Amino acid sequence: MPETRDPRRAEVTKARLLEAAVEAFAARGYHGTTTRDIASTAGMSPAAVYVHHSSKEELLYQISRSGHEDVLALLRAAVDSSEDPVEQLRVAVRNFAEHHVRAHTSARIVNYELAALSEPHLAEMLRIRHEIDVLFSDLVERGIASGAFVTPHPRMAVVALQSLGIDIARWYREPGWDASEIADGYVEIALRIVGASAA
Amino acid sequence: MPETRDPRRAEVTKARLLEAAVEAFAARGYHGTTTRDIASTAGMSPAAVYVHHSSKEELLYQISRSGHEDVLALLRAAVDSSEDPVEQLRVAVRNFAEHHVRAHTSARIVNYELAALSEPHLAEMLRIRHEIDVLFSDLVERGIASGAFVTPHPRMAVVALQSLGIDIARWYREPGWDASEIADGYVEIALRIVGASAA
DNA sequence: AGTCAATAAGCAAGCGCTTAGTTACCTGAT
DNA sequence: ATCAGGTAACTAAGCGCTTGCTTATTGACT
Repeated sequence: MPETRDPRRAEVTKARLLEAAVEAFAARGYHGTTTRDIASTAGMSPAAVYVHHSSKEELLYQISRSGHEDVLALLRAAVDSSEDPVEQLRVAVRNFAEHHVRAHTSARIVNYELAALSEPHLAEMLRIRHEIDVLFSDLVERGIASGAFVTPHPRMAVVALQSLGIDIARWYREPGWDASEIADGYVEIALRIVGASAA
Repeated sequence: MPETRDPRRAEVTKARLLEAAVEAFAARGYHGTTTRDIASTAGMSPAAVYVHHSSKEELLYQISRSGHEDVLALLRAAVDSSEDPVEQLRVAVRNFAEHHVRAHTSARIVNYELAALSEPHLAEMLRIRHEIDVLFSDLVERGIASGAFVTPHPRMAVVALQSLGIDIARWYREPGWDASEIADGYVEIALRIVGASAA
């Protein structure tokens, strides 16, 4: 028996509400956003939110989770793209920076609304963030071991690399630099930070 | 006519409430904090807040304003400390980083709660932020003009220098690195970013 | 006839802030 | 020393409104 009705309609509306939540949370913060804001941004009544999502926090969790998983995936792809730590760093920083430009609204929620998550959801996000940190850390360590990177304080370099990408979500606003232009500049800066021999 | 009573008592209580607001806003955000939170953190009744401060937004404004002014002052001091752009950058980045470690709670409010300010107060903060940006920008330009700095994209270097300092407010938590240890590392990284001849 | 997206109406709780009053202390006349 | 009178810090109670979310119902489609 085939599915009745248009099975896509509910999913499309659900996604539209999620998108409205991203926009609202990014602009006014989780606690500064009301469920009525989200509903009206999506062009629906306040109760419509609860037809498709179980709570306001659940919306935040969905946004946070997929945002964190996207970042982890794009960094894993970078490490898998080459055997050379220099090339791995290039791709990692490029992907990381480009993502924080293109998805700067959801990235703002991912990085600045952690405190609004429920305890179990927060714990899950912190686990992913730890994986991201280890990935950057191992990458830098491999570069140092191979002699490609030279830096007096690797741990601080790792923090700096992440800071540069994450902070894009804070300062970037629509009409300005192009994403790949920023990413190019950040690759150059990253190589300098880790003391890569040739830039 | 000499002043009656202890004139310091009211000021001390006012400051205590402000400090409670800093703690609460930094932990839960402006919109996530209630005036009752602030009052109870300061060990007072909800109404006490309004004896000393005119509104919740006024508290945010005070915190934001003095935080912004502190940063501007410490950067001006850095520029005035020497004629040499390299030394100016060293001191500027050191002061900037150290400030964001030591005052990381108020710095979190300064950098991540701008959207919660009223329009006129926001405009005032954006003016100070522009001055800070120009100060970093001019410093890097002088270094390039003197041949001390070499970087393909000065504007991006300026953004990166500010990002590194500001993002400390996001990731730093009490027991960890020492403020001057972080500052040392960040001076080294900053010199690499601008391509200072000797590090 | 049955299913489900969507809404109108509204509830209990919590919000920023106010009002009316209490308490503690200082002043100056006795 | 005492004490009325005045002032200012502080609070108890609560007002009007908004919040996240629920309930009962409608209406469109199969």
